[in-house]
Amino acid sequence: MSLREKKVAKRKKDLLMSAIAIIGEKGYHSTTMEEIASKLLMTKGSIYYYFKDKQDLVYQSQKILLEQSNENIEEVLSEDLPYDEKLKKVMVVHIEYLITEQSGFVMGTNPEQFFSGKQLETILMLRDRYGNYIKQLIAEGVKEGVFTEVDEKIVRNIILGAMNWVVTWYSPNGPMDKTTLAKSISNYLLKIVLK
Amino acid sequence: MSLREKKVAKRKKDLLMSAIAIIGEKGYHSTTMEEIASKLLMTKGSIYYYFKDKQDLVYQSQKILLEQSNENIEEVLSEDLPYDEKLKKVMVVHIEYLITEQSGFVMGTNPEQFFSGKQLETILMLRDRYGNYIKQLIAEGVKEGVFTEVDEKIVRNIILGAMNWVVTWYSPNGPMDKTTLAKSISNYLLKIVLK
Amino acid sequence: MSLREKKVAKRKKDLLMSAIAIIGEKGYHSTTMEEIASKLLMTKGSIYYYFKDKQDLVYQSQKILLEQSNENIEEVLSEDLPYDEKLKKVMVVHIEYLITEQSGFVMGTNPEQFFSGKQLETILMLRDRYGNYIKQLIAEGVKEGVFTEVDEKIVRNIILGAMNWVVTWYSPNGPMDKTTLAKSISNYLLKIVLK
Amino acid sequence: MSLREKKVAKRKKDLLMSAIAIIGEKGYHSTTMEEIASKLLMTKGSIYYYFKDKQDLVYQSQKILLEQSNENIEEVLSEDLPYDEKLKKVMVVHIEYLITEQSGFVMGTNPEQFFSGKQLETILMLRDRYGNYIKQLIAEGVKEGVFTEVDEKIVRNIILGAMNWVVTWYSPNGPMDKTTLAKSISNYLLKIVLK
DNA sequence: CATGAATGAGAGTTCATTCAT
DNA sequence: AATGAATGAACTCTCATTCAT
Repeated sequence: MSLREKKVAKRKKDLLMSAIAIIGEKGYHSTTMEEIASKLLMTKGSIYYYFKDKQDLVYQSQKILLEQSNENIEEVLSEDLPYDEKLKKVMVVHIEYLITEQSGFVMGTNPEQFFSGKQLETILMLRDRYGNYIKQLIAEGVKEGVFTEVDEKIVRNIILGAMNWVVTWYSPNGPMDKTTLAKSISNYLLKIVLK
Repeated sequence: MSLREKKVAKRKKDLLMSAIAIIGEKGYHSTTMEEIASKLLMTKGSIYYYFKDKQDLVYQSQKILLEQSNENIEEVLSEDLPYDEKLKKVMVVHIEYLITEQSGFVMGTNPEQFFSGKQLETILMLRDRYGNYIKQLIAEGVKEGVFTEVDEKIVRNIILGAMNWVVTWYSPNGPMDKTTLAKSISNYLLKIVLK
Repeated sequence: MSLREKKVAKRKKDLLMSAIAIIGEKGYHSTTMEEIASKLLMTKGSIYYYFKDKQDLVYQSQKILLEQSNENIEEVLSEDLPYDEKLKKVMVVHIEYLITEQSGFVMGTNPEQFFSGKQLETILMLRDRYGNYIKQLIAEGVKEGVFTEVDEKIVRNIILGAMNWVVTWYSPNGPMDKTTLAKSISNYLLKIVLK
Repeated sequence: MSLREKKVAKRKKDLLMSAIAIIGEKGYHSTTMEEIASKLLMTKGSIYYYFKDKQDLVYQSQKILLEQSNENIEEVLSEDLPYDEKLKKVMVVHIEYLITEQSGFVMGTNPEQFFSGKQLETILMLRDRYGNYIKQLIAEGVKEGVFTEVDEKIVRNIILGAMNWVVTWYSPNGPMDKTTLAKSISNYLLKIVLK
């Protein structure tokens, strides 16, 4: 990748991050192109050099988040850990990532409200992939006798809900730092599946 | 209340319900006054006879939801039940109400995005009241030895998150009816606090 | 048609006429919604109460012109006149209408530049219908021995071109009024087909 | 002219031709600098090295067309031919040039829509010059008794209109090649002035 | 010379809001 | 009480234009 291309990639990434942050805070419709741009000292017109339109920018920003989430979980899954510890680590990583990126957008709403067609498909696919990883992990833990018998889908959704909800109530000024909090939450959730 | 006043009150309620339904489906900004009105065969201009502006309409619609939720929980709390069963019933009622009203809006996002000033205060107050009921219930259950020692705030938030998340994945076409589902979820969540 | 509907129809017609006039003068792209509206002391936003978008407004304005042209020619064709006089009258009416409405837009450009899909189809159909009337008239005149043998298509296009071109050079300040001019042009063009 | 200057002149010519072609097809406003440039594998920024702005580029492109047209007609006029054949040749050359360059742009619309000031003056001057050549030719033909008595201005405009209109209906896939067509049209038009 | 990147003015469009009827 | 019609502010998007490299 040439220097130029790197610069473009960097700028794109910057814009995506800017979009993620502001959309996470204000929501899709309240976020204007102006705001996204001005955070980087650009003007709104410039965004269109990098992205086709607002849809495209937002879509890509959400895609990145989901892709990163999938990478995160894949790494944890590949580690050699007992099922209970693995599930716990999955949760901790998820919560920490969520808090770090304030990425409560797609995670926390119907993507159907914002995307359609090919874009929606991709988003849903990435979401499903992520969900399946957790479901599988639970199912295996059950099969191996580490976890108790549960409906994997429902428990997966309970866990996802509890974790994603964190962005609505976490405050950096609270008594716990994000890692401690993430561990605490994970411990409680683990009780659902432990024998 | 005169007949005329009753009619006005009825119309208001209709509009609030219409707003709740559409906003629950499409989100605040994607919902237009036109849509809210046309569901009742009115024109958008008429709404302004009943409500000051969109803000006001939405605010009141969300207030109703939260007030009803508080009434729901207060009724359950007043019943004479053991702590575990009481908490379970609280959850079941919450989930059923959520699904019935599709009221995932305020429940599922930062009210700060949409309200401010006095309105925000009221919404937050109602939310807090609801949250406190659950926190108290947990705390008492712990004190009485029915529940195990837990951080009531965190567990409360876990429970709320898991429950509120339901609206994003519940499908009426799924294998479980909403009551069965609500019971199932509640059972799993109960494990967090049970000894 | 109720009074209300009449008013709406009137307003629509006004907007179409405004659009025709300005587009005839400045062209499609240089004509702004603002200009079209302000000619009627409205604001551009109001246009969208009557028309879906600019495309729609322009399309309908051009459709009206072509439909009126077709009605004009149909009326002349239905009259009981010898072929040469009939063709002459067709031309006179065409030229006068053109000058009156300054309607050189669709008449004078590729509709493909501005319309597509169903709209383009309709425009082309109306254009073709008009062209066919003239072609038929020539063909019949030839068959009846009033006109000399000619390629009807080419002659039709020559006649249409000469007539439509008028809008680019006619000046109301010239020595001839529009009727005299129209008659003069028609006489010259008639020589192409006369024996 | 140095090599460098020659290169610049060549590049300029290329850009003008590119502009003529695309504008002929899509119209002034729908043609972007990007398109004009990309046809020559350049980027739009480069255009500004050769032309002051879009106006300038378009103006020069239209000027070239008109100048070439004038040269064309001057050459024909200088030939030693009878008036009828001369007029016919003028028409054939005009039509062929039009079709070859698809140059229906300025020829086919009010230059007032696009130019003003000095530029407009020049364009109009070139147009007038061209028109005058034809008017003169007709007038002389009349005086010499080859043509019948006609209003030279009106007939000139009829002829120009019929010819310029060709670009809107000529199709390379039609039954006639462009020379045959040009001759045919010219023959018909000649009938207007012949005795 | 050429380009990549940025700019900003201006266009079309949406929609909450108003108000005479 | 309701509505039709109009408004205007805000937003997305386009594109001619500029300029450092």
